[in-house]
Amino acid sequence: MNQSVKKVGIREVASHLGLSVSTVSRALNGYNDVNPSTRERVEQTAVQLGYKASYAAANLRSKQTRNITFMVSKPWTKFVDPFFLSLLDGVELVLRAQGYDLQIVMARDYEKEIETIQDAVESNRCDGILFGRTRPQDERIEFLEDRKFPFVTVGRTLKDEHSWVDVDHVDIGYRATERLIQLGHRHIAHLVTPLRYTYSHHAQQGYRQALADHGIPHDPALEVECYLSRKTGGDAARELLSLGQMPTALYCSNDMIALSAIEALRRFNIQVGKDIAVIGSDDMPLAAYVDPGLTTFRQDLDGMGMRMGQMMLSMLSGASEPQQQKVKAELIVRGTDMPYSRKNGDEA
Amino acid sequence: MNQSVKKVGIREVASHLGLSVSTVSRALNGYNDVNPSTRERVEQTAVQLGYKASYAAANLRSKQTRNITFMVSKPWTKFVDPFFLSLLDGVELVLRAQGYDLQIVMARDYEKEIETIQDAVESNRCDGILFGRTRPQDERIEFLEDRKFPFVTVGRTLKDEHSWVDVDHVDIGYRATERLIQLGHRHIAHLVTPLRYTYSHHAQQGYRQALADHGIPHDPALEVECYLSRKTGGDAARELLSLGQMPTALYCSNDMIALSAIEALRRFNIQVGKDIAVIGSDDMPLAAYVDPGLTTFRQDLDGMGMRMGQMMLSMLSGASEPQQQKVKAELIVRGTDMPYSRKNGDEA
DNA sequence: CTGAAAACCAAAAACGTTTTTGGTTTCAAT
DNA sequence: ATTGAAACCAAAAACGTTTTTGGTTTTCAG
Repeated sequence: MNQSVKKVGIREVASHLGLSVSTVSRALNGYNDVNPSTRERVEQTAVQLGYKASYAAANLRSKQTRNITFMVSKPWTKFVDPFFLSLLDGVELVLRAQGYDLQIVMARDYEKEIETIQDAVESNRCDGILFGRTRPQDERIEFLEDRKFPFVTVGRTLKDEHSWVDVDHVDIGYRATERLIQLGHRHIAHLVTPLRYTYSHHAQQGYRQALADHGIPHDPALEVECYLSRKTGGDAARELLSLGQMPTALYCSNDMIALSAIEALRRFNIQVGKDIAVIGSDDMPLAAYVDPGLTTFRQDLDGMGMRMGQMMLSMLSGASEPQQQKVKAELIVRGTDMPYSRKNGDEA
Repeated sequence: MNQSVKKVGIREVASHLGLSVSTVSRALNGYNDVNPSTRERVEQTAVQLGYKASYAAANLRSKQTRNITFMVSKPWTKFVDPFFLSLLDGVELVLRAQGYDLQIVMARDYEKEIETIQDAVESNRCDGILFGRTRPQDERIEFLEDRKFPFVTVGRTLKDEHSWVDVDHVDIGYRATERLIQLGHRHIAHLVTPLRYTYSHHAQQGYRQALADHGIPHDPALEVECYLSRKTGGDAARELLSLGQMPTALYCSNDMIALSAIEALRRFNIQVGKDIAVIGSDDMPLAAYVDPGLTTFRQDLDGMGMRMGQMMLSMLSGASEPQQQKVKAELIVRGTDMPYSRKNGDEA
């Protein structure tokens, strides 16, 4: 089946055709100073002989890996973050079409994130880097900008001079809060994702703006920062419960927090969708399955992934201007939000 | 901050110390014929100068990448298969501890699977390959065995002469079916995963054996092959519904199929857990959240991943004997299975 | 027919390591 | 003291490509 146990190199292809090594290389790599018929013959012979260029050798000489690394963070849930995984599909599609490979690496914790990126850059393992979980001040971005290494993030930083795609969390926060206001709620809590991430601040900003625009004073006690490890949505809900006046509605900047809060409230015999309204933010798969279904926002992750891939590609082909794209999410109304009724406020 | 814009190579480290390049290399790579104090100085200077070996150069010369590739399939659900992703955690932990990187690549479809593997092997991109979704006759395994390239699979083939880890699906099938029998059921359907995968046959084998052991004749009409794209568990349930005698219990060799069947049955006003019993097989996250919760089997994915990593490591260090490990799953009783009552059989 | 540009191609250098080869020093045993 | 082994180290080869350099042929306008 495989006629040669020995590895066939570019030399073999060249000598088999009576050509020089350099001509074979140029033919294979699409240079234009090679006769089309020659190129044809070379390509044919290459597949016939089963020649594949050595990745390492090509990389060493050309300093091109044709490889893009996506660093997924692995916090919170047991394994890799489903949110980022969903992006991958679009990214891979776009990259692959231009002959780039997508490689995924996991970072176990914060420490590893910067380390992983440094390592990838410094040992020349890829031509570009993709990652998320951006912070207002992000060490990783500083590092990459310093090295002039191509990267695209999902999420922004305080000074936004690099390429990114991002969901418009200000918009989500605003619309979620406004919707609850329009449903008659006045005591609306915000269970917010960790504030070290930029997008949490955006959500907060949208929430506060909506309150202000509707003349509702902002009560700091109603804004609770949640994690998924230490203080979960459930803990936050219990904390709110102990407040003098329990809020009648919850806006959560993350579905996992919403779900966890819902579960906790149920323990206290508070019926979500009846006694209290809840709106989430990122339509995770579970959101549709729970009963009642979680009202939340759907984000076009696939499209974002594709856009991310395109940005990377254009950077790689020399574009110098950073590209940025903010995408709006779509409200998915299910069963956890409902109009305010007198009864709610009196409860608890 | 970074004192040198120029890349610092092993040469610089050597000359900075007044040593030869080869000594620096050997010191850094842990050879034992270098004075401990020299090694110390070398390591110190290396980090001080910010030296990182070029991945490509090292790889080219040593033919070692210190890189393991895990190929995840991307079928069924919108994005990468959560089952495989769960394994990754354990794999990465073990590999990383020995200085290996884990790289993940996606294969969009069957065609891409073999292609991806060939490419990874032939262009020397990794030292070993990990993958799942094995079939009774598996082209990928033949290819890898032919090339004597290290690999570990999750799942078996017909001739089992390579290293693998696998959940004992025969056992799951047997126990699920026996449990339903002991609950009094006699008409037990099997909604089976695609038969092109080996594990589906194992599930089938367990199911049939349990029936036989309890003197229940096997009715081929009760065994329906399901996909998640074309014929889902929902379709299968509808098909069974049209049968003369509707089964009173469903054993599904995959939770997704079970969930889809449950949803379809609900549409027909058949109460799962009351009118019909359902048991799944792999405790996906959703299984605990639906109402009633799905009775299913929990698999120690983390442990399997670690075992997989260990096998790969031992192959890489020269072990020739294939290693194989079959792990039992744990029954998780929730709400979808219940005793047979006269009423069921008469319904529908 | 001539000369210059364009097209084509071969030889050799270069990429940055690791591995091989072989030589020198150190040290313990004779 | 002498010797052989072990420890240590330097120089150079090797890995398999791509890129550079420069030379030869072809083409085409004048």
